[in-house]
Amino acid sequence: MSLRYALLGLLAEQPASGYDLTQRFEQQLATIWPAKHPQIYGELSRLADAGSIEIDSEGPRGRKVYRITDAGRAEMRRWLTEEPVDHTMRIEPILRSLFYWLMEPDDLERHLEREAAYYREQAEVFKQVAAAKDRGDYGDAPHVKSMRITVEAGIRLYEALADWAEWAETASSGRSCEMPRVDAGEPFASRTDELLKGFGTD
Amino acid sequence: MSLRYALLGLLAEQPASGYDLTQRFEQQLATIWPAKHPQIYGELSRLADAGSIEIDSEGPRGRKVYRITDAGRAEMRRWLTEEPVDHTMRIEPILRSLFYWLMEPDDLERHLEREAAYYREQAEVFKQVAAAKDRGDYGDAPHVKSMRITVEAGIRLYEALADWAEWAETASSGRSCEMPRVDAGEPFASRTDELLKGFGTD
DNA sequence: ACCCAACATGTAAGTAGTGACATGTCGAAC
DNA sequence: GTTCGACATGTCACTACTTACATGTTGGGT
Repeated sequence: MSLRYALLGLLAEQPASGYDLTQRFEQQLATIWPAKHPQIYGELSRLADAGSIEIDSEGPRGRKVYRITDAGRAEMRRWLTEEPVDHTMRIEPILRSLFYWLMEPDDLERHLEREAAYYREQAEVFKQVAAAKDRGDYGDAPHVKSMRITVEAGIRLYEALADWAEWAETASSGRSCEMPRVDAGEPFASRTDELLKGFGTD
Repeated sequence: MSLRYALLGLLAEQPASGYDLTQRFEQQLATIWPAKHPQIYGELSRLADAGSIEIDSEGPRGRKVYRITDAGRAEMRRWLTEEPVDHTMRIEPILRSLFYWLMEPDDLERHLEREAAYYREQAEVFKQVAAAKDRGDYGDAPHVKSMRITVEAGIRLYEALADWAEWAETASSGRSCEMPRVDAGEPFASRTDELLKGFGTD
């Protein structure tokens, strides 16, 4: 469902063709919300059927440029303000970490080094973009400001993952496994306790 | 595909039924890798067909306890060491941030407050679990150490998102939009430049 | 004796997303 | 004038995942 609104949102910036949008997903959104052309073209057809977007113009090679309609803009705003946020997160490398105990120490160390390097590089890419935006390279249109916020999320997320992978390296290498103590602070009531139960081994 | 290995990994710890595994996914893994019972039962059947797991014992109400086989353990190790990590990340709230410029300032502020609160609470839950593990509540079996690493990822990730949401609040509220400058450091070569291109507005 | 919540396993229909295939066009370089 | 890479749109089959439906058991409380 989210892709539908991603397309609607991008078309709220400016008209674009399926090809244009595919490029943008490949180049800018690959790490945020990957999408390939078959899904994009399909979703565009459905958005057009629903009247949320319409053909703006047609070009060579069957190129079809879409633009958002008033109904589409309204639908987008409805989604943003009324539709509950989906906090689902599936990060395979984190799932993998549950099973680190099954790996040979050498394999694990190699794995964690690569992971840290990957995350660090991604963070660096986002930082470069942020710096460019802060320099004003992209102007100060409203959607550029929003993108600056999105990019900040990328920086912080990948930085956090890189730090985590590096921490895990030292945490795993010392076989006497000295974990830095976490300060638990005030124990929580109700909700947290509920979420907590069953977090044991069995 | 990942669920398959998640189940295999959990069964490497100890035998369990589909029901047991469903409980564990609901209670411990809901935020890491959500999975519902229909998918779990289906995957277990396929794992059994493939010989990666086998029936350990049967209980009342048709309960079937599975255990991992040697072939299954080998397959799990192969996945961990040889299969390339899938870094795909789809975080809807971050996608949404691209379109913050379409929201009314009041709606946006409410949204960001809720997001920050949600992430902060999740981080707190993970911290509680980490503290319990550090106290030694769950023993020091190898898989408990791994889980401690996984939990650390949860803490850092949700903490980062909470900080981000709070930062975004102040960044959006000041309508003169004073973004903290990002220090770009040394500009990158090749790979980063490639990833960077097209990160503009159009 | 009965009821009900928790236990326990499944099927079926549908959505979201991927990878491979298919097709054709235009512009620029050689 | 031809070749080739980028442009441009689509279908099809498949995997992953979700929601709703379906069914039956067992143990504990009243």
